[in-house]
Amino acid sequence: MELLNAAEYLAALGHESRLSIFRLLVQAGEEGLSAGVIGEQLGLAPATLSFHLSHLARTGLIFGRQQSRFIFYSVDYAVIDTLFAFLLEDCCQGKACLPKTGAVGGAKSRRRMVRAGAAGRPA
Amino acid sequence: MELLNAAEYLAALGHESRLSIFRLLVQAGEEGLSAGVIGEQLGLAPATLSFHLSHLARTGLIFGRQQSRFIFYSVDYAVIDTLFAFLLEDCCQGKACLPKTGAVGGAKSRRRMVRAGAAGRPA
DNA sequence: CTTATATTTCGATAATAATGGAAATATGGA
DNA sequence: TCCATATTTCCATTATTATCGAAATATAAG
Repeated sequence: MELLNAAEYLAALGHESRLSIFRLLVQAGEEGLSAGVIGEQLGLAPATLSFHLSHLARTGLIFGRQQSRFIFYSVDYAVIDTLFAFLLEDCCQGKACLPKTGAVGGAKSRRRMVRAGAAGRPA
Repeated sequence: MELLNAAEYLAALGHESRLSIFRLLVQAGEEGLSAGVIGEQLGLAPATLSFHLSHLARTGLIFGRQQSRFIFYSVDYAVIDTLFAFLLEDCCQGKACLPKTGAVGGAKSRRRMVRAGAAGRPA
């Protein structure tokens, strides 16, 4: 994954409506949801919804399949997986930085096992 | 994590320069990097760099600690961890959707074990 | 106290993104 | 064919974000 692709994915998700759409689709699974159902759930005007759906689809986070008069959108889980790995590539100098996700970014080197200084969070 | 917070984190990461900064800091670990070093690595004008650093810090993805004349920025790994979990909350209807990250979103219910239809990716 | 270095704030400008009404397109059913 | 439904495209408007020079602030060193 290239940096610019990753930034596009993140920017696509970094909007209230699109993130809501994405999460609905994550929960809907492979089957997906039709545009109409999504719009109904989120109360978005058709044009606005379509704008966000095509934004998400153009970047590659979701894809649609036509079925009769409806278009069912689903998330591409593989893209998310790759995105997560990219974000934490060579992370945390080999330490376990992510309790919930476990070993995520380990795709590459994990070099630079340097002793780190204090890093408490100030005001 | 609230939806709006998550959207802010993602929007913050959804910009070439900020994502570059974030990844530098991920790789730098707890010790972090000074603003100057970051700016040098990425070739950003001081004002631009500062704009992005405070954007990232304001949202909470990174934090700075002053040390002598320098300010060292580091990522807050816990926030990222929570963000990943939020993105995949109740994901994929119990299936293993994320090979690299393993069981990520499992914080909540994992209900709706519905049989899903085909979802091949069309043009 | 003066100078040098590190970083931020200010302010103006430029660029990009979001919104939604209205019209267009596509699909299926009567 | 004609109508209803689902979704998208077009277009204009509004809102938000990014950029960076110049000035301000902060910290340390001579």
